[in-house]
Amino acid sequence: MDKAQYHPEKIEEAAREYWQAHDSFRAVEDEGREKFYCLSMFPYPSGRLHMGHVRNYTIGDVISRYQRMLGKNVLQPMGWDAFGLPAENAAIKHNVPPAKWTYENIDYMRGQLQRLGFGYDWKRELATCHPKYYKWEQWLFTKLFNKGLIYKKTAPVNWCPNDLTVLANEQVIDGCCWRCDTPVERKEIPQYFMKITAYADELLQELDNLEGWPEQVRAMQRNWIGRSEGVEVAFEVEGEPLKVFTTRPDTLMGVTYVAVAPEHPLAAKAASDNPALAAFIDECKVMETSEAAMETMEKKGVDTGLKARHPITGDEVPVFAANFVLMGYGEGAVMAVPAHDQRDFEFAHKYGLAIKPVIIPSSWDLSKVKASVFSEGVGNAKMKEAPCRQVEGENPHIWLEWDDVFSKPGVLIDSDEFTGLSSQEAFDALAVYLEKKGKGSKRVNFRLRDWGVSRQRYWGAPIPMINCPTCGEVTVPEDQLPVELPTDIEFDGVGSPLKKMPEFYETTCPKCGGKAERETDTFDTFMESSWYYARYTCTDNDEAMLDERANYWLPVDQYIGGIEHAILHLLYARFYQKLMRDIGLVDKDEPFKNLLTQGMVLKDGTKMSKSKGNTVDPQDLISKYGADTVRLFTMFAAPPEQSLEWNDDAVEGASRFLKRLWKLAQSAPALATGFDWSGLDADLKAQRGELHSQLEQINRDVERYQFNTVVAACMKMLNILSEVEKQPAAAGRDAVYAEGIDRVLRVLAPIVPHITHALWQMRGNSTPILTASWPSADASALVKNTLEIVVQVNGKLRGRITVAADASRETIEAAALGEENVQRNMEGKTVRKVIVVPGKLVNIVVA
RNA sequence: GCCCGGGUGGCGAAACUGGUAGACGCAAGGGACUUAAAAUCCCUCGGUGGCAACACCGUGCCGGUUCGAUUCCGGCCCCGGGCACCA
Repeated sequence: MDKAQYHPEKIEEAAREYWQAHDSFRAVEDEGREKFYCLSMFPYPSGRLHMGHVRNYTIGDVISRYQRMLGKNVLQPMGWDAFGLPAENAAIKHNVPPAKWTYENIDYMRGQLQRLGFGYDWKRELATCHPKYYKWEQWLFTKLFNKGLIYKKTAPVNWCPNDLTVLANEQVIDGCCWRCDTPVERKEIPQYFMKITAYADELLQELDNLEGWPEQVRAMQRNWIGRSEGVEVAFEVEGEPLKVFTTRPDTLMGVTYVAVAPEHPLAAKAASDNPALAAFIDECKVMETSEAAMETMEKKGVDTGLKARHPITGDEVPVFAANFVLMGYGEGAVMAVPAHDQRDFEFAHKYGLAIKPVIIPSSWDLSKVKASVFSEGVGNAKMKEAPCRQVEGENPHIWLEWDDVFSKPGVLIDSDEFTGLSSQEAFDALAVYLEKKGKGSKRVNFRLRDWGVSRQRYWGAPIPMINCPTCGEVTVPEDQLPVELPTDIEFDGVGSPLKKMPEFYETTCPKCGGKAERETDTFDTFMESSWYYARYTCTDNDEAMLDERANYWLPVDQYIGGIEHAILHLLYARFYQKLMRDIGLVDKDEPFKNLLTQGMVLKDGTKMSKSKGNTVDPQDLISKYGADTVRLFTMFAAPPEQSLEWNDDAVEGASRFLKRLWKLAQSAPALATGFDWSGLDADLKAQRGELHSQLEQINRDVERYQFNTVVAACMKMLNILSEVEKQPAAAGRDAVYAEGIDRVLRVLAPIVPHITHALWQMRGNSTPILTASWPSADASALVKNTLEIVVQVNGKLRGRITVAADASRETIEAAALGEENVQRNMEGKTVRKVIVVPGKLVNIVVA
């Protein structure tokens, strides 16, 4: 080894060879040791690693190596989320089969991960596009189908009428097809759904127990699940019940119209003799399916001419077809209370519909509100003139314009027998009333919808179902699994190739033996990523989806990935864990004990992306500086949860630090054992104290995964050590120097494993630093004789005093009052109060 | 539109439980070494005023609580993430 110069490529290769030769990262189940399962979200094999991957996996590797130094039995696996749209795009663009493209990318990216020195147990590697993997996903699906947790129903997709293809939301640009620019239509097609709503309550309640998850992510999931208590109310249209769900039954007496989805049978029926309505329904077909698009579009509707009978008053209200009501959710119909709901209000204004206030703030004096005012105020024109909002004051008068919606709970007015009740009381009273009359009942509703898992695409796991003309939907029997995806295919990008392959879809019904057709849709790729964490525990098992090793390793102790997965992926994985638990495959309720959501990697203030042309290829940096420098920079530039601003110059700084470390560590004397620290001179004592105080901070920060300040503290340690080095050689100096280098190498080992591996060896250690113990600070080194205390006058810093560490409050106060600049700032004023914060500051309040 | 974050020097950031704002690093400027450059080492480095001591201002904006607020509370502005077929 060349001692003088730091050559990262050489020492990194040597370290990697050592780990490989010693099978250092092989994880073996051992009931006698505390396990630590550290998992980073697996990558989509897009071709090359990007900086986001490097950041994610460096964080995971640092945590894994740290936990190993704490003595844990660490499992850190890696694999490939290999199904998905980009492979199909590449197939169209470069005329290469998706499977070939994917496996080649995997091979290249695996090499990149190895070059970065990540300590993965490669024997457990998996790729979701491999039949050995998705076989078990298909197997579970058939079990769940037969358990009644999966059903088929129609749901909307983005449809390009020109290409005759279903489009992903991503493929819809400004409402048009990305390839042919044709306006995208909404089409309802039959698809498979998993009943995640059956687990909604558990998924919601368990969030409270996930203390190792960021509160932010838990809040997002809570809102996403969106539990709400309400009442299901049946209106009546032409003698048939029309059900709606409302969380505000207290406003029921204020309903002035009902809205149904354009695809609702009622709307279709009414459209037969209503050209305007028919045109509107047609118009609604041209609409994106995303919630963002739905919520921001102009709310429109057309009167169907039908009337809905109010379940209590028996009054008839108009039925509108409206574009903001979706057929797939609830009953495809909603009741509207324009006086107390912003959206209903705007809609009512637009179409001249009645607005009937039935709730007033509870602070208002009900006796002074003239009921007649409100009952007359039916109809938009009248409402404009009608007094309907009371202003607070001694002689309350009534405002002349209804300029806002009162959407909070309050007190009921103009609501027959319910008038005078609070919203809360009315909620219950109305529910009881409706139930008695058989026109409604209390119900809990979730915002969460069942998970549509069908995709009309090729590069995914085939849905293991057979459609038989006699038996209906039948699961593929276990002995016929996996249903393998044909990889020898023609790919033109228009529709799924599977639909053009009779050799794939022609089959016989497992039940009746008659002619039948295989499902040609494939699974949503979220299916594969929902259980891979469990499969890592037993990737070699071809006989079962999971075995007892899953119960040893699960739950994942630390999961690390992008914040963009805060809801969907993390919710689906939690759902899967419960599905697998209920089928007897695992014994834990939750898959991920601790979650770290890393921030994005930015350049010039925006996310790195090919389209913006602001990407930095990690490969170039590794070639230029080595893996350790790249790892060090990504850990140093920002705390893991914050976004990281890329800066090429700063990488240079990380490299500089490693060069200094290389030099300083090699000049360091051998570690002395049993050195008596009490004999150190003042300078060395202070320096050793400072080194251990940094070590203390490192221990505190590493526990909360704040690696940027861990690195900062290491840099500070090195700065102190270079001061120590300059002192004349003596036993004391050598001891402080050697101890400092030993400690700084250990704490840096998880972050820059190659250089520390080499230096550790060179210092004569017989076992690798990989398994060295994690160091803590020596409490006795931290003891100080004197303290510096800050003195403020009226909260402004005016001076500093040095006092004995054990000085009394009186002594400190006296010293503070005596400080020269403090006295100047108190001149001519009286001391009102003196606040002493022990060991920190004194604040003198004067006036 | 809805939900969740973030905003501190020229830049990335730090500040533990409400207690010295800017640790650590980058860039920049000055110096040493060198024939020269690179590398390395040393010094300065929030703004304004001042020879200096020091003073005033300063953590997106407005207001509040407090002896004391980057930190807590209320109201805004801007930027980012997610919104169910990108992964």
